[in-house]
Amino acid sequence: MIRIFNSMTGQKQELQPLQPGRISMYVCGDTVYDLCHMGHARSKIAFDVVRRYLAFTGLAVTFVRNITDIDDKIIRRAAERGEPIDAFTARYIGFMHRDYDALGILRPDHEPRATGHVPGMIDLTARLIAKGFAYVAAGGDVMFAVRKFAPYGALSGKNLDELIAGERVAVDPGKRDPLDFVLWKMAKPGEPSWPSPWGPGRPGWHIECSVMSEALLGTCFDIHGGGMDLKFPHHENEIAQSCAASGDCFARLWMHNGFLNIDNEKMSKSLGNAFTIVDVLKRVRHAEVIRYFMVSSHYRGPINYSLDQLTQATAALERIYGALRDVEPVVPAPVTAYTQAYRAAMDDDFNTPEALAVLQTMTRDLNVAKREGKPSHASQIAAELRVLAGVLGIAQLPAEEWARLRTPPAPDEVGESATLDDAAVDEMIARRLQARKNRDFTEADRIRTLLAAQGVALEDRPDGRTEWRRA
RNA sequence: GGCUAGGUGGCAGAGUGGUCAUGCAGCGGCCUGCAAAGCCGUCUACGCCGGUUCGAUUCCGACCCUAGCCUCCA
Repeated sequence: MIRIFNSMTGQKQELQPLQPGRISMYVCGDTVYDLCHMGHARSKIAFDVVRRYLAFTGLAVTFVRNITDIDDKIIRRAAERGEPIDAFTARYIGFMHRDYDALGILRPDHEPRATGHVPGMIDLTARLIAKGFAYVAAGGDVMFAVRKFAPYGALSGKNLDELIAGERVAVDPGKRDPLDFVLWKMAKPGEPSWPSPWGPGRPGWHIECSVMSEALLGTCFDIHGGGMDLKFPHHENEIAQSCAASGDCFARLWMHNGFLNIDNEKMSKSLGNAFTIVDVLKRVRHAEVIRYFMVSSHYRGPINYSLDQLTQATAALERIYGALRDVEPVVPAPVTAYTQAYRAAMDDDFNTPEALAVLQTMTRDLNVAKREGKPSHASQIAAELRVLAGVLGIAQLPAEEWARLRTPPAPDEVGESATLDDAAVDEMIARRLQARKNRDFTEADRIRTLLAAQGVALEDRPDGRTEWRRA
């Protein structure tokens, strides 16, 4: 039984699929006008883990994540660069795919773009007007009349009268109520537009998700996810649009991931403290380090980004890979009490830190099995460990490959010392082995010290071999 | 100001009404030519004040502090 915290009710509830054995989920994607940063990565990884875990338990998951490829910022940026909008967005979509692929985030089953669903948005807007939930404002924009939709505010726990709009931003004079939001925007001269019954224009942001989710998943689906900041007003507005138009339930369960902070402040482009994914990938040994870091705290809580955190994640992964070395996993992987414990953790609202604790217990048991000379037992644990870690997207590399990866220098380190290539390391180890055979420990230690200075750590095994890894 | 999350040991981070989180770091031991890795053991906790209770970090209340949202935002 999988229990998930539902932001709508503020409580954990059992996941009961609309259709037995199938889960449909929609996650809000990005507006493509810049490189994705670590905050985006956190959200994407959080829901990637949800998706993978649900699939792991045997559910057939349909995963939709949209792309917003038309909005004010996109128009402005493209204009600044003198680039056609579709070429501009195509470029950033390419960067997005590159970065998310690097992080092992599975591609969605459907990745609709806003510009591909404009007729649906016009249609939904027309339906809302027909039903009396929307109106054409004085300036020509089509607005949603929030007061007409009684449950408005249910998700964010806000009371309409408490929401004093205009306190922080000037109210559009065309609105009948300050809280009303735009469904369809009149085009300004020079802006891209689509023809509509209300004149040339483009869709408002919120209507995009209502339309794309309905087009691909219907008027009622299992899970809707996104970052906490989307709860209000974006998700609230989606609910208003979709439920008002269809009368159906829209999303049955709302999930919101917590923020990635830096110095205990939200990481965001507007605050200017954002680290892009490409930036951070250059600083870690492997993308798995970022994933380990992300899943080491619960998806709903805040997580503070720092290099020290990445170092700790590296060390923790290192421990798992160390255990995985010199072990051939059995096929197929067994399913034992470890999997049970792991599932108990994940079933409880995707408690990845506790799941990691299970993985670390397996790591210790694996080390013990190796130490006690029980290779077949070790192989079994290793196989199961690989499978369970795979759901989190970690520990999937061959252990040897991990050991040989270079850790990039810290940004505050000046210059980069030349590092030996693998062949050179092997050569020096051969010389050291010879020295040890001759019991010339002075020479052996000299070589070891030399290698250590190059960031190469040696491990002499009981059987006489010497393994090495980059620290 | 309103709404919503939080405040756990050197760091990160789960969880629970009374026996263990887990990882990193530290300390002691084993192993090793010496190391490293690993194993065994071990020390620092639950914001503050009350209350309920035989017993609270865990439940209740007040308080303090932090973050997020209320404007585009994962």
